[in-house]
Amino acid sequence: MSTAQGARARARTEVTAAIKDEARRQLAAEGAAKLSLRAVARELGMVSSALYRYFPSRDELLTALIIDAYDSLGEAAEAAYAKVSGESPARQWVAVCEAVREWALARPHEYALIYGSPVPGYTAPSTTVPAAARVGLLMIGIVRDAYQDKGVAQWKLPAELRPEARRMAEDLAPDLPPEVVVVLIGAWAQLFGLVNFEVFGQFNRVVEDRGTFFRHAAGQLAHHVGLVYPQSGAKEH
Amino acid sequence: MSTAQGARARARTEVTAAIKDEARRQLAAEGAAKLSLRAVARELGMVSSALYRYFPSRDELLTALIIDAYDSLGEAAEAAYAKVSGESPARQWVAVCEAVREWALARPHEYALIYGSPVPGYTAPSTTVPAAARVGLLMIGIVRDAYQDKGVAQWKLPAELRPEARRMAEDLAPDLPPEVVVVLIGAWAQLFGLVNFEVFGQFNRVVEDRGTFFRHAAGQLAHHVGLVYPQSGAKEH
DNA sequence: CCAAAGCAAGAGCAGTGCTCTCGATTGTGT
DNA sequence: ACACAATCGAGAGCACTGCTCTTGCTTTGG
Repeated sequence: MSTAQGARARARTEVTAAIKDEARRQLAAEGAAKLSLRAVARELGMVSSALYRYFPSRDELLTALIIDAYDSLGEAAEAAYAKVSGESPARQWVAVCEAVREWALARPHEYALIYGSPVPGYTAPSTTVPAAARVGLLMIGIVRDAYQDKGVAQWKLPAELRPEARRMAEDLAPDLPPEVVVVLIGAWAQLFGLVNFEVFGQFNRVVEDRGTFFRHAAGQLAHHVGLVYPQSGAKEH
Repeated sequence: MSTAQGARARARTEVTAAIKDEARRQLAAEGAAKLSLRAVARELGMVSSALYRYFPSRDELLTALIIDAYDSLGEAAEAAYAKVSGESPARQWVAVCEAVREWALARPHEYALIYGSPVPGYTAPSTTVPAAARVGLLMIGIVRDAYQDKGVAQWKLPAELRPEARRMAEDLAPDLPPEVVVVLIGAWAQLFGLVNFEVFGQFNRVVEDRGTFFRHAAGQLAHHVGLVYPQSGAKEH
């Protein structure tokens, strides 16, 4: 869009990027709690008040980092998906799950920013919503392809959940049966439960070989949403 | 133990409790990030330096609150379990899951303290470990009882996971088969994934009727660890 | 070419975690 | 019962934080 702006505008985007980069460095080093505007400015050789020309508050800087983190995670997941797009849906699913896990383990503090407790004002700004949805949409896409290919396993829903299930299916994937959407949303949350526990140390004296444990759990999730490994004989419940 | 200590010691424990109570109040009102030692002292009518006689640092106050939160959550889960101890294991499981969810929704900031991103020094102090294990042990107990009664469904483990599964089973529940322990740990993490997403707002424009959705997901988890509802005809895989 | 906008710098305010010192109070051993 | 030691509250103070406001300088656009 505005690539060929004036020199002033280009300088502005450069400084903005430099601020975010330095903030990310401090975030990785010390965590979100100790991220200091003044320290960022100091490291960049400017005075702290100048930084407010680019971000009106510390919380706005953090939300910018949050959006970037969502995008970075989404790109990592999509890149992993692209590499296995020819394989079976179950393998695609597990590959995306493992990409999420590896991204999180490599940047625990950035991950904490988006899937830990919300640190700014407890209510996530609505601007983060589209970026946050990328991984979820990718997982929906995998299941959609598998469903259009050959169908997925079906679960009976209890009566009291049927209206809500229809609602969710309409919003998220009108071409998928509500039963599938329900287990999909559950699996989505459960995936991040597994990653959370590993990143935040809840598995510390419990699970040792966390890589193979996670791969297995992700495979179980794939199976739960109706995707089956080709070699695994289990075709139905 | 030391109930009948001197008046000095009793006053100390009283002041300590008052500090923690006020800190909990501020935590519920503003979140962990804005919890201030000086504000706590101010509200209690003492000067900030006096507070350091009771907690050597802000982080130590927070860890005390963390341990209390783990204990409070454990008690809530155990109380819910006690109320349904006569019913089927699957119902017990779901009851405990719902107790965890309700505890978390009633105290989102306290929940964030223990299952959100670790705020103090990123490495959880080892003193919190026993308190953190209570909910997990309770869930293991439910499955253990069900297993000793009539056995639970069995899953085949991939070869590369067998050694780790044996390790985990030895440490956590030597009387349970490794296959069960593996899915149990996974279900434990996934339960908190569901609660996390709801408490932290990830379900906001996605799931509307979150109570019934959660109940259903918890039931699926119960089924996954091998517990079956009596009326549901599915007895095996 | 000149006014308007964008910018960096500095001072300053209120608040924070934490340390140190100083009396006063309390508990304990002889 | 007395003296010593430990404990406690209060105050001052340090280094730091987020943020605001004013002051000049530079760039930009009409």
